[in-house]
Amino acid sequence: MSPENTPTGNVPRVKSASISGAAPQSSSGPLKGLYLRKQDLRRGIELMFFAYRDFTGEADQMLSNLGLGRAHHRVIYFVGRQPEMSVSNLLAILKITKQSLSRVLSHLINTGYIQQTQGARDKRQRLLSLTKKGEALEAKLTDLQCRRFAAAYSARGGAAVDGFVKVLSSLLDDEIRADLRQQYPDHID
Amino acid sequence: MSPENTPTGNVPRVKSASISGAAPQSSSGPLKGLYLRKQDLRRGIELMFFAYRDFTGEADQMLSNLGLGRAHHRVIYFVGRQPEMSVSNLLAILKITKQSLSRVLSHLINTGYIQQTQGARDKRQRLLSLTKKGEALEAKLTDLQCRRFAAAYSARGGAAVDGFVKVLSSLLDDEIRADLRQQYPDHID
DNA sequence: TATGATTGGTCAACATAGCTGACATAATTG
DNA sequence: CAATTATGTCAGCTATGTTGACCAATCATA
Repeated sequence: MSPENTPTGNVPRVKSASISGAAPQSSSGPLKGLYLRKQDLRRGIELMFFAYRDFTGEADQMLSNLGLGRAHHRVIYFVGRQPEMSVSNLLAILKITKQSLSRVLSHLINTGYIQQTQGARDKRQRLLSLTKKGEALEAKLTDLQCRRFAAAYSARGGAAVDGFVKVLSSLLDDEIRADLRQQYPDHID
Repeated sequence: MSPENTPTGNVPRVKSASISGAAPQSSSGPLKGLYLRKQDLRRGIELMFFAYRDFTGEADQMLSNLGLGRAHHRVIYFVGRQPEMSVSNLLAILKITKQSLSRVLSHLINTGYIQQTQGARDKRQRLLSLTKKGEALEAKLTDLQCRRFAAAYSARGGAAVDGFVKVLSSLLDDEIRADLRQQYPDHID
């Protein structure tokens, strides 16, 4: 409401219909950083906030119908992505304490979404996998989110997807970026 | 760890060094959807998770040193973006209950980050603005996040930024997208 | 002007999902 | 055998969301 008072920052308030750095770029000025104006950076911040909320919203709804939350979703997602995952590996990905994980993981095991098997090489490990029930839920949740991404990707095309992935990668902490590059070489860059 | 077992899904596991739809695209096949493979969509899901966490991480740290949390940050950010914001407008942006907002907002007022003034046109409204103290904190927090975005944008260039913004916009719920387009015409598309 | 809607606030209770600290058991490793 | 590692557990705290009920001031209108 009230689009009249939107003080978007520092920069001389030209009409600015087109913003992207890929735009015309006709004459002079510091064109190299045309997408680095305060308002452009704030746009990034805001889009991340809103997009993340919407991106998780549908899945959150489905989960709450099952008495589960977003924390359960994360566990189901990453265990589904890499079956036989160890607890410590999962902790390293989620970056939460084992006490926090324990609560959701125990619940997922008790309700039959996840099963544990003892590690073969190292018998201390409890390797995690989805049960049939867990796989079914993971598929439903991931499909929901994939559909959203597929729609966005289709609407904007491969070049946009490429930029999206590049910028998101560069927003990561360096260590996380290195970890991801290590674990999933196709993922980054 | 163990990059050997990463079952990334459905699709024939070609070596797949380059992924983006902007890639060569030489001969036949359904090239239009080269960026729509299950693994590409999952990459989007995962990048959103990790990038959002890292994007908020630094600010969270600074906030916790002040006894504040991410909820306080959101209030400070959006009030800073649009001073004289009404409570109901803020509630519409944040999409939380007024009881939830009340807790953090009261705290921010009591600790001198935010001030309220009675609406001129409508005396029921309590228009919110940052105090000097609030402005200082908002600047520090926003600078932190802007620096991250500036680094990512610079590293990847204007075309990537353009794609990033486009895809994020398309990830939004339709209503949110319409709202943003209404409030901040320069923001979307 | 009286009535009903809107704006904002408050109290109470609850749920989820993080956290710290302390401690325990079993298996591996040196 | 001793130290380390992987995992689990108990207990309690915090932040941030939720519902439901209720209230006061103000505005808009029949």
